[in-house]
Amino acid sequence: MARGKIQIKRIENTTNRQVTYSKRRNGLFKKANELTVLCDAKVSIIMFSSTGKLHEYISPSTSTKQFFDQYQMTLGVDLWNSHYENMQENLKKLKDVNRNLRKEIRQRMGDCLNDLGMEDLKLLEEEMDKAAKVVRERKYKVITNQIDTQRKKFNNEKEVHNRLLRDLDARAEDPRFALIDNGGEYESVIGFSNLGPRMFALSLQPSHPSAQSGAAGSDLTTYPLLF
Amino acid sequence: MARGKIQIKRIENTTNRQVTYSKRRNGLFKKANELTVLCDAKVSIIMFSSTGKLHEYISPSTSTKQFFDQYQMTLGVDLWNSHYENMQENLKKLKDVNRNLRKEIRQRMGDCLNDLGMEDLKLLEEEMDKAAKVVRERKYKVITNQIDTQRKKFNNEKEVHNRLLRDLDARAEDPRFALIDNGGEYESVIGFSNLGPRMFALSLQPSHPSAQSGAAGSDLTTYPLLF
DNA sequence: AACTATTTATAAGA
DNA sequence: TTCTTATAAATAGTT
Repeated sequence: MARGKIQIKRIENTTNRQVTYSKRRNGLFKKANELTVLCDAKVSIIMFSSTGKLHEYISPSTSTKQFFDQYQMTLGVDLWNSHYENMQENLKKLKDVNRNLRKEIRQRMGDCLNDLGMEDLKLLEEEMDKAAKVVRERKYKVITNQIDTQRKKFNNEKEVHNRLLRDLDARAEDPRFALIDNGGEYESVIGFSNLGPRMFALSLQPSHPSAQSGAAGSDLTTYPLLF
Repeated sequence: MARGKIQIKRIENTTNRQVTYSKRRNGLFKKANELTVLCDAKVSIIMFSSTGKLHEYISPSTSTKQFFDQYQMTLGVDLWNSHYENMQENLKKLKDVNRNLRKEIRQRMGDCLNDLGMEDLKLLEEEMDKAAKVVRERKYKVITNQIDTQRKKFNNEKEVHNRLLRDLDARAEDPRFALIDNGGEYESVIGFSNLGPRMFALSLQPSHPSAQSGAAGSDLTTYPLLF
C-alpha cells in the first residue's frame, strides 16, 4: 500500500513474507485495539505464522478462556463436547467390563452362583478343577526347585567343610606343625576340629546367614506341611 | 482517519458507534484475510460488539476448534484441563484395576503363575479348592431341584391319568353307557381304554408336550453323566 | 450505502 | 529489526 500496489497473494520471498507478517500483524492488532476502545467491543485475535509461531491479541479486561466460553455460549455449541462425551462413554464401558470381571472372579471364588445354569456350573467346575491342577503342579515345581537349591547349597557347604577338615588333619599330622608351640593361635583351631563334622552340619545354613536360628531352619522343615 | 482526525476513545453516540463498529470490523477482517493470503498465516478473530453480537473471522481451510486446539498445544496449557483431568485420572485408575482383575482371573484359570511365590500359590490353591467345592455343591443342588421338579410333574401327570382311567372304567360299568348303540363315537374311547394304563405311562411326558420324543426323554437320563 | 477529503497503513528501500 | 517515505488503503463525516 505504498511505494507500489501489491497483489494479494502469497509472498514467495521468505524474508519478505516474514517482514510483512510482522508489520501487518502490528497493524491488525492496532486496529483491533482501536475498535475495542472506540466501539466498546471485545476482540480476540489468535494467529499462527507460516512457521507456526503464535501471536495473540485480546481486548483488555478479558481472557482467552472467557472469550471461548462466551463464544460457545453465544453459538450454543460445545466444541469440546464430543471429546468429553467420548471420554464418558469410555469410562462407562470400562466400569461395565470391570463389573463383569469382578463377577467372574466372585464366581470363581464360589459366590454369585445363583444366576448360573446347569451348563455354566458344569463348565465352571471343569475349568476350576483344571486350573487347580495347574496351580498344584506349579506349587510342586516351586517346592522341588527350592528343595533342590537347598540341597545344592548344603552339599556345597559340606564339601567346603570337608576340605577344611582334611586340611586341618593334614596339618595336624604334618611334623612341621607338630613342632610348633602350643601357646599360639593354632591351638584353638585344631581343638575345634576335634569336635567332628557333625557339629558343623547342624549349624550350617544354606542361605541368609544373617537370619540363621529361626527362619532359615524352618525353610526345610515346614515344606512337608504344604503338600 | 478522514475528514478529520479522531481521538481513540469510546464513541458516545450509539448510532455512530455501531456504524464505526461495522465499518472497522470489515476493515479488520479484510486485513486479516490479506494477512492470511500474503503471509501464509492462520488468523482467527472473534469479536463481540457492545450489544453482545458475535462476529468471527477465520482463515480458510481451518476451524475454530482446530484453532483452539492448536492454541492450547502451542501454549502447552489446557484451559479445560481441570474439567478433563479428573476424568482422565479415573480412566487410568479403572484401566489399572481392570488389568489387575484380568490378571487375577488368569491366575484362577492357571495362567500367569510365574510371579506367584510359594505362599501365594498355597493360598490360591486353598481358595480354589474351597470355591470348587462350593461350585460342586451348588451344581448338586441344582440337579436335585431339577430332578425333584421332574418327579413332581410326573406324579401329577400320573394322578391325572389314573383319574381318567377310573372315570372310564366307571363309565364302562355304568349300565347307562352299556345300553348305548355301538356305532357311536364312544366305542373308540372305550376300546382304547382296554389297552390298560401301561401304554399311557410309557408315552407320558412331564413337560414340553411339543418336543416329546427326543429332548424331553433325555432330560432325566443324561443327568447321571454329569456327576 | 456512496462519496471523498483526509488520515493511516505499509511496501520498498536504507 | 527499525526508520523513512511515497503511495495505497482505510475511513470519518457528509450526502
